[in-house]
Amino acid sequence: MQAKPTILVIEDEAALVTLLRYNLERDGYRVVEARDGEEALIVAAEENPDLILLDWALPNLSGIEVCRRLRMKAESRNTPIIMLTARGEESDRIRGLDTGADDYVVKPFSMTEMLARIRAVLRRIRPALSEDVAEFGDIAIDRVSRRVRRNDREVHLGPTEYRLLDHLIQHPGRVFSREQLLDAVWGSDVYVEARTVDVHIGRLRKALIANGERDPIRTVRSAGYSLDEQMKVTAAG
Amino acid sequence: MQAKPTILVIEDEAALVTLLRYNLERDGYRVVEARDGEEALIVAAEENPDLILLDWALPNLSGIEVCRRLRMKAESRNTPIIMLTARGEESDRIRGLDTGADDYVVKPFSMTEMLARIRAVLRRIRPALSEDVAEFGDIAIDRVSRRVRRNDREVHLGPTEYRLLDHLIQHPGRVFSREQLLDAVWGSDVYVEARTVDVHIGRLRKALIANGERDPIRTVRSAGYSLDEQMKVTAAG
DNA sequence: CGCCTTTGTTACGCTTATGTGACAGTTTAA
DNA sequence: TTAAACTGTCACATAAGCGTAACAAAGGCG
Repeated sequence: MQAKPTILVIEDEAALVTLLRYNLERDGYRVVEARDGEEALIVAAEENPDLILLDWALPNLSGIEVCRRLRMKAESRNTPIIMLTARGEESDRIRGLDTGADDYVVKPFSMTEMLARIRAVLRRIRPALSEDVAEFGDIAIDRVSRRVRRNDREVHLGPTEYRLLDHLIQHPGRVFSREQLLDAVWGSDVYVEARTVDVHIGRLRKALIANGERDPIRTVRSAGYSLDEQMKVTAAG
Repeated sequence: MQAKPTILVIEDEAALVTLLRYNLERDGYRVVEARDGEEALIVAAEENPDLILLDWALPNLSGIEVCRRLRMKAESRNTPIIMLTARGEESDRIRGLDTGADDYVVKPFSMTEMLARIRAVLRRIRPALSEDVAEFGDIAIDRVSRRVRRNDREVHLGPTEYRLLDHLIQHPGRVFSREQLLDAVWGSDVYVEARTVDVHIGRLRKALIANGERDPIRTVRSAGYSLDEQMKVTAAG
């Protein structure tokens, strides 16, 4: 397990929050809370959680509204959301899924089910986060042995290229600006030229396509770089 | 347990079994097969595999049932299980994880990913702590007599080098930072320079490669050291 | 088609990380 | 008590990686 996934719990019922926090932390997650919609948006922006548990019935801003606004922001666009709905709110539930929630759980729920769904959603949306081995197409990165392989061929990367790939692979398909990459890979405190990112992307590319293999990195002109989801091709079945 | 890890493949699709066998054996594993649930339980008991690949959709006994029964037997209680599920069997997958599977792979899968996951799971579950004798490739360490041999040649190590090797060998392939090694080998209370680790790694190397043998220790720049799993494949016997 | 912007690539001086031998102090074994 | 073994640290050599600038190539736009 890498780092610790952060889960944002948006819920106004204190007892339920306590219960969730207890069980989530026991399962190895970091928990941050928000009591209403306004607070939720702020905390979401600050903490950039890996997953959001969102109660449907909220004071202040409705769950559906929070969901929609989260989806409008770039940094939380791909954050998985699990809704908590009361039994019978069928139509709301459907609207929720339309709005961009990834899953829902009906109250009252069993904690086992909740934990299982969280695991499942985290794995589905961002396999790279919860695993110590992440995979993108035919590229695999093993964070424990710090090895990168492509098609069973070992790929040697320098520390910076390694971190760069590690970061990109955690958000497959997402485009990062040079500034974002500097922030995430180099650290927000160091100062280096933005163009340095280009050079390292180049080095990463060179290492990954040592054979005639396809370039897995997509350049988005005047925006940045991302892993190219087109490339993902599976082999067996 | 060291020699070659044995993997039990429980799968009824012959073509997939062939593919898996080919790749697994190429990666240095021994493969045994079972075509259905009944057979699986028998073979599991006979071969006592180090890891089980379990197809979810099986004739005869369902995967979940096999999983549960394996978990009930003492000798297979701790054997890691990786499930193979078809896409969309979301709820089954969750049930599977609850039943005690350690990981799952969705079909169709890439062989690279599969191999990476197998390595990861084996590494996670297997740190051979309790064993009296641990082996890595052609290196053997006997914790009772506190002796180390390589290729039937006795290797003399000082106390620190011995503990260092002992620690590394418990997590083959895992990269440890100098700080982690100081913590684990020297103790979290003593203060020594991080560079001291380098010196002892050097001494350990020197002792282990007294002949023209290959260096079993991998330096991962800016990260630390690990036993080199690559070595096991090319040199083991 | 030319002009301007953005990105790719290379070379290179520089910094940092690692390998290694020496050494002085300390422990161990006989 | 003495010799041998071991330890941690330093200094120096070497290797690896880094960031930048400069130029080439590619893309966009009128």
